[in-house]
Amino acid sequence: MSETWGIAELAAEFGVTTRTIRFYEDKDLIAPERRGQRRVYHLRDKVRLQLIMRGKRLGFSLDEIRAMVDLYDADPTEVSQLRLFLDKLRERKGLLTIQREDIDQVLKEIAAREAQCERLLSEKQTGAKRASN
Amino acid sequence: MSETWGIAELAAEFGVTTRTIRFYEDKDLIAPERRGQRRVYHLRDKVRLQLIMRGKRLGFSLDEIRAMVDLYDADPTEVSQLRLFLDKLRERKGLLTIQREDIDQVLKEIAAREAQCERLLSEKQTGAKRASN
DNA sequence: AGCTCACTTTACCTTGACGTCAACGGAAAG
DNA sequence: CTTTCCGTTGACGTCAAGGTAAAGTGAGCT
Repeated sequence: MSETWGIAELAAEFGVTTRTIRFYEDKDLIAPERRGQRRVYHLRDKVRLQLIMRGKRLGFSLDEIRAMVDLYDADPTEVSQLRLFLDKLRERKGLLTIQREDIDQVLKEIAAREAQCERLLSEKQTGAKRASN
Repeated sequence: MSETWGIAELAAEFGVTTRTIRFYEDKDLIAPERRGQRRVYHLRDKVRLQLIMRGKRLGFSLDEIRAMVDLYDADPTEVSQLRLFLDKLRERKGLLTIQREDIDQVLKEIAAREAQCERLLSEKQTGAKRASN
């Protein structure tokens, strides 16, 4: 029998509150099994949560994230749907590519500042040593 | 004489409303010159706006963005400040590095799905052709 | 039976990031 | 002088993403 989890376990594991997880359910981001009135989470729910968290780290809104995870386990069979699906994928790809470029740019700038800081620091240190002799 | 801009020009250029730009000023993200009661934006303001927009694309809050742009034109002279500054830079770097990895991961997955879609599409097309002969 | 514990729903509250609307200022054009 | 623009401040509205508090359910222990 495959492993399942309670809401508190998942919350702890992902570092969010149970409220948050229920909220996501309310927004149709996940749909756990119910056993009586309790929620029971399977592996697929965990995977979805994983995707959601990644989406959040990337700054997407819950609506966007839902669209993405829905893409994830959609299985378009008709050709028209398939085309639409491909379009969405490419749109997503475009956005992420821009984000990547943004990040690369910032990382470069940070690296430059970092180097500059380190230079300054070592200068001031040797300066201090010399002054204390 | 160096070029300047009005609020509406900048708003159009960055694809936001004037309200948004004033809001950023209210939150101390920019501080344009005043000529009478009108705001006059110089190149440095444009650059700051550029940084702000990038920050937003990367999903940072306005508070975080202010911290970042302040870092940008800060010039820490004391050694203690310099160390703190370096720490902040490295923290930022860590976050962005994680984001980059997230993006790379997602891009990979998208690429796979894309390829799969294209395969399916071309199959269905040749299938349709064959069926129409 | 009473108690605890984990979980549930319902409902209102908060914070961030703006949108919207009202009321007004000044300059430039007809 | 009136109209037309563009701009201003200030107050209130709104939407997303949860926080928080209240009150209840059910299983299991003692």
